[in-house]
Amino acid sequence: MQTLLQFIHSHPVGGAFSKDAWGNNDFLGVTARIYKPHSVICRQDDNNGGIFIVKSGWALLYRGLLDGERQIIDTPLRGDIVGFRSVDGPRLASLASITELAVYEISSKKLVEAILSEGRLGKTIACSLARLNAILAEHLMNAGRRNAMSRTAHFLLELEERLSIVGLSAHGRYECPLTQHELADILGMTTVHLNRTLRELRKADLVAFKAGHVEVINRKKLVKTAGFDSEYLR
Amino acid sequence: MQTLLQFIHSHPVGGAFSKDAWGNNDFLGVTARIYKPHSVICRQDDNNGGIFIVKSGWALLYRGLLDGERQIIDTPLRGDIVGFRSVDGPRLASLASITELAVYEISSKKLVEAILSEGRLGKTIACSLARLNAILAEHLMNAGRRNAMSRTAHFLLELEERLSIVGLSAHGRYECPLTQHELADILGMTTVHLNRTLRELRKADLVAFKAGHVEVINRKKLVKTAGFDSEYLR
DNA sequence: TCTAAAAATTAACTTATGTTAGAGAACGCT
DNA sequence: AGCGTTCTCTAACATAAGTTAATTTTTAGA
Repeated sequence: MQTLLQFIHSHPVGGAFSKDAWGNNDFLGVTARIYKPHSVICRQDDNNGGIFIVKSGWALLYRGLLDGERQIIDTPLRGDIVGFRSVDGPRLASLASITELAVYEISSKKLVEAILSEGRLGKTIACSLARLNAILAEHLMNAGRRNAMSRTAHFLLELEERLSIVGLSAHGRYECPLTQHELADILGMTTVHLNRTLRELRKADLVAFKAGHVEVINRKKLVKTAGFDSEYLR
Repeated sequence: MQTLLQFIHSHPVGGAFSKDAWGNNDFLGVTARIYKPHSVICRQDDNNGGIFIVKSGWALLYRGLLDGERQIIDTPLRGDIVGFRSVDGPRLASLASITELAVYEISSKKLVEAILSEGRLGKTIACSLARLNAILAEHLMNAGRRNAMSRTAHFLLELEERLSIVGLSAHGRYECPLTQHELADILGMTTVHLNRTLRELRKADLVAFKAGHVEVINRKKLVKTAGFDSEYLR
């Protein structure tokens, strides 16, 4: 079983962790826990503090509205930190697996103690949160100021970049297990409209999203319609 | 002139800082700088690293699109941290003052050094970023899954709560120097539609936004149409 | 106090996206 | 291999929000 420390040391994890970020102590001896596809790892409003670091697999972080709709906040990937809050209190979002998912789980209390005693850890967490901030800000741009076509194009390019940072994408191709319904919940639109939009993107020879597989066809045109600049993912 | 340390010690600053968060060293001896209303404090794509902490006044943090549109990412208020990035690189957003604005400015390099040597600072920054994360996630919900009416209602309630945390709102009333155009850029809609929406909110006796002044009229109904729960602002 | 500029407001019209409903395709289970 | 479920895809129609354009009100500066 690989420990958290070993994991951290063997991955650049989303650009946030560097090899020596966790100091010399084998961090809390935490080992990864495995979840089956489509299981709920934690629920919005639950009171069991603790953060997660994704080791492998795809997950969805989402918030539900009263009327049953939901907005997917993020798709945490290998190395991403989930669930850190500034205060004790109920969880703000739910986390569910899509594929089989391996996550390290750490209690808030232990994490905060570790941050207080080890400056490098605080820096690491802060950097990881700053990057998540940038991603959320970009999603906000997407939802607020881009139409369905560029919004979809933008997110598919973001996924490609994020996956390629952790070695899961190359040559404009990657596996993406999201359903169209889930993708629509990420992009803040209806399934029907997303389907229309994907069709247009395909017809225009920009990207194809078929059977869990994404292929960038004309990157230059795609980047242009998306208004995409990967700087925010560094 | 009040130093940063004195400021930190005298405010609960957005819920993120506690009185002893910065240790005993008078933090870098930084003093606040004052900007006139409607000045640009820093520009997207600029390469002058450094973070800002708002001391007083209203500001806008925004990102521009190629076509000249912009999305306002956040309205940093007293105590909020702006501009922290996980890596060196160009700024992702611009910061502009609305009112006269006082901000503490700290270079990234010095801040990182301080985080590394002082665990409490790392925790403080991480908590502040976690809170900003929660705010951005909620704005994403707004843009993606709420209609104009509840979106507007939600943001006006958020402002009230954030202002009241730093002592700038009470009894459902607060001063808000945002123009309708700026508010529209926050909410990801057009000025015209925002104006329509504000009229409806007024007609329905929920909130009034007139002449830089917001007044909550029927909180219960307003909270309900907004689907508002202040937990994320703690 | 006057004047020019900026902000708020409204109406008429257009369009992107949502809604409803259904058929075909793929998938997972026994 | 069969069968039910979950996806994908499409069309016809409805509506919330965008666009354009003009008027009134407020604000800031000379």
